[in-house]
Amino acid sequence: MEAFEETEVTRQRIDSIKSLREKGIDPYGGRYERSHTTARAIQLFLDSEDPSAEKFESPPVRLAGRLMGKREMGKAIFGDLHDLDGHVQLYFKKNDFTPEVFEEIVKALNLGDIIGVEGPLFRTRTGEITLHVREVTVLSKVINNLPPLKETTDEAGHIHRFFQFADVEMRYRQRYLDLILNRDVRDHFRKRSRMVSIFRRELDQMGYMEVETPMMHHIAGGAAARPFITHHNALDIDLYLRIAPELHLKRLIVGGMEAVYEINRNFRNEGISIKHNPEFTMLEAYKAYGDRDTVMELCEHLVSTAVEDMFGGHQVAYQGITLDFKRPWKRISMIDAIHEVVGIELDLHAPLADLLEKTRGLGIDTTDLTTHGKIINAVFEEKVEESLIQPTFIIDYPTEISPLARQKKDDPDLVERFELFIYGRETANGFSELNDPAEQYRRFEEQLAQRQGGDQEAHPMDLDYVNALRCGMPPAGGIGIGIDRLAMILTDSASIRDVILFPLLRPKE
RNA sequence: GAGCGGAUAGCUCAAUCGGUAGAGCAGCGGCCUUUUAAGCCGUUGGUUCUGGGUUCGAGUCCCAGUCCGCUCACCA
Repeated sequence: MEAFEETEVTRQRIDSIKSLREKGIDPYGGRYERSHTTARAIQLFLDSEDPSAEKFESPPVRLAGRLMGKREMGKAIFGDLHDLDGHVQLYFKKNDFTPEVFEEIVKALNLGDIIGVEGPLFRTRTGEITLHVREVTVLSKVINNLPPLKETTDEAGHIHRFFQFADVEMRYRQRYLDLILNRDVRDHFRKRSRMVSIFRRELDQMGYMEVETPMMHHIAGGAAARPFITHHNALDIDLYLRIAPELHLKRLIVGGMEAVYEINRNFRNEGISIKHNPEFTMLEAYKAYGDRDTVMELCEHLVSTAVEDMFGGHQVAYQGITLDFKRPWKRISMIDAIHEVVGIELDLHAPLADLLEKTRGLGIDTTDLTTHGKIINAVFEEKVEESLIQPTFIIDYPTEISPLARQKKDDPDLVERFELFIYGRETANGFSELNDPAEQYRRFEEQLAQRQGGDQEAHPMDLDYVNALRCGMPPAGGIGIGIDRLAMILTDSASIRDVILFPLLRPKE
């Protein structure tokens, strides 16, 4: 049986909880009706305050939250009550309570306790709006000794912390503590949620229908990545956690659902880094009768609307750089971007040897690169990507690295595809969907050959998907937007772990 | 997967050349009825990440391992 190792402090707390119970006080109180949040209570006070009055008091309010500061002054005690929106100072006066309540409840309050308080708001001598507590209800006593929260906010609104809960590992493992103690963390996740709800709102308004497709796949397709494998006992079959919802969403397009989207998790069995978590969230959207440009505009619309709604403008500060989302964003082909940044002109149709000759001296390992498309893509990824700081659409990708995309009419070696880069990171990807079943079958066969040649991430054959195309899929545009990556930008987070509530970590011990 | 760095009290961190593990905050007790990083007095709290080794003596030096961070690789 696993158990907690109690410290002196936790033992004391457990004992005091027991003695509260013995006195008929529930240390884990139930439902508590609040009249306001702390922020709204303060606003109410400011709205109704009569500055000419000698001593102004608001009508009583009922608030609930976590006690994060306690300053004992003998027969008076000050505290800080924190809730989701903000915090307010509490003032307890000994005379306001029976001696028992003051000793056993008020004085016995620990940092981190969750309480309900009722009373009028007033201003202290130093001008701070403060709740004069007339009634206190214990809602949850803490056992653990929470790290101290000591901070001030200056006039510009900057938080100055004197002690912090900063251990990165502990912050991720015990995110609840991180959320309690680091208010900006809570704010990040609120922003992320806001961004997602703006996307939903816009897509819904445009007539897209939100759907949910399987997370467990028989064939891990729709992207180039290694999957996680799991097992279903009753059917006794291995299944893959999906690496992308793409092929299922397009089956829905075949089925006549003309505009669909899904916001959900993908799982890729790859490395973990500042930009990668094994499970990450993707928005994918498909529009029948559209094409690459339809979804490129959708992408631009969604992201710039989120930026404008959240920041009131089109500029976002990210890691000390100003990102400008004013539309339209730059659009440039992959070949032209390489020319612009690296200064060499690559020709997709030149003999392979010529292409290799031109890329010599760039410091790119070309030993495993067997096709024009892979070479050009490697040059782009290694030499161009990191320079794409401002939002930029790269268009016209080599067909060889885009097995699900429709070829350009005037050049079958290129597809109608775009990727969005922000701060040198791929943030979205979209294309005109390939709806020719024979061509799709040929592409899968090509991928299969690459897989047999050792490319573990080459796309597997999916005959059922080809069969869907044989039933007729309208031309369509499809897009995937990396929600976590975008959330990083909009919250000025350096690491993807700062926008994922519970990032994957190795288990302790 | 590779390289570099880190792990000491509940939290943030010290600890000289290898010589008795400390401070602030939190906790506990006391004083203080408008404080606010409250203050003052007193006090509890340690498997120094784990396991070996060197040494009279290891938080410190050596070896192995665990976990985290950063960089690289793979990828979005």
